[in-house]
Amino acid sequence: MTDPRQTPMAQALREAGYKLTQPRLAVLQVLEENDAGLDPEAIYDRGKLIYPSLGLVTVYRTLDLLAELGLVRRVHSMHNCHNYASARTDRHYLICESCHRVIEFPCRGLEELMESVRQQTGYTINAHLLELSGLCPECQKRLAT
Amino acid sequence: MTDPRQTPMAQALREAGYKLTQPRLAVLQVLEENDAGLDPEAIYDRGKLIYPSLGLVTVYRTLDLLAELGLVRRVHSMHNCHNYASARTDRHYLICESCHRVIEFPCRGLEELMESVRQQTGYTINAHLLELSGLCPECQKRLAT
DNA sequence: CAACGTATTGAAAAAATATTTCAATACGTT
DNA sequence: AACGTATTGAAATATTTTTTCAATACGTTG
Repeated sequence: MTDPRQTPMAQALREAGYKLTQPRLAVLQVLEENDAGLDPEAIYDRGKLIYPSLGLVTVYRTLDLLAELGLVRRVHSMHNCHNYASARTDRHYLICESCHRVIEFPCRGLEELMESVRQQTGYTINAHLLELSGLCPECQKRLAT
Repeated sequence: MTDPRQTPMAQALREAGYKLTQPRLAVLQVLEENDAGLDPEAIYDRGKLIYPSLGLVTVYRTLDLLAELGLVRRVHSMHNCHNYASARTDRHYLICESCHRVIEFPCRGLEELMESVRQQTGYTINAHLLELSGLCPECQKRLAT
């Protein structure tokens, strides 16, 4: 029951000088209620339940805006690369190959690896995306029968 | 100067029961000559230099086919998620945020991390995609001026 | 090595996805 | 409460991908 205008994403938008319009708040709410795995069309459908006159164009525009501010990020997978999730700089996803559910997991232990890549290639490294895919426990059971 | 019909990808296609047609061989050759980072349109353009009557549809179809056989895989990045590269199961990409060049790097040290995720989530893990982004040495220089 | 049956092809059409344009509207400031 | 401007949705446009289908090339068989 938190005020939609007080969420971190809403705050960040306001601080960046953008208006907190109803369409934008609807998109934000959808993103917050569904941590990962919605594509623009799905966000649009759910957003319309919150703000019925929402337009698909605005969903695209809002996602672009949020992506530019680093608040949202695409979740990629073999099957789909148009899903968005509320995002920090670095992301770690675990994707079920059967039901395509996406969850996040804590990620530790990449620092060393990145340091060695840095040394070997001369690249600076600003962000990373680690995506693991396999089967979730439910699908393992379901497919075991 | 290797026989295009003897490359590992061509062999795998043949073994899976598919015909080694000229259009397919052209697509394979393009993929082999450009290790990462071409989208279907770019593959089409280059493929036509090899086999001029190549159709874009065939590029899509061949990529689907190769992806299904696990021979090719999309390279995802913040800006683009339609690039294909010849692929093993596990991939590690390093992407320059400025020139969008994609290189691969050897990846060691993920095993531990994956084992801990496996234990914490109950997921099985079959594949991984690790994408690092930053600036390549050239762009670092260029932007430093 | 010629002829055959079928998988594969390219072009065109259709579908899906994304972007641009623009007049009308809602935001937040004053 | 009224104003100026950023933002909106609809329509038009552009881009990307998939489907359909008759024509063709593959690789097998005789």
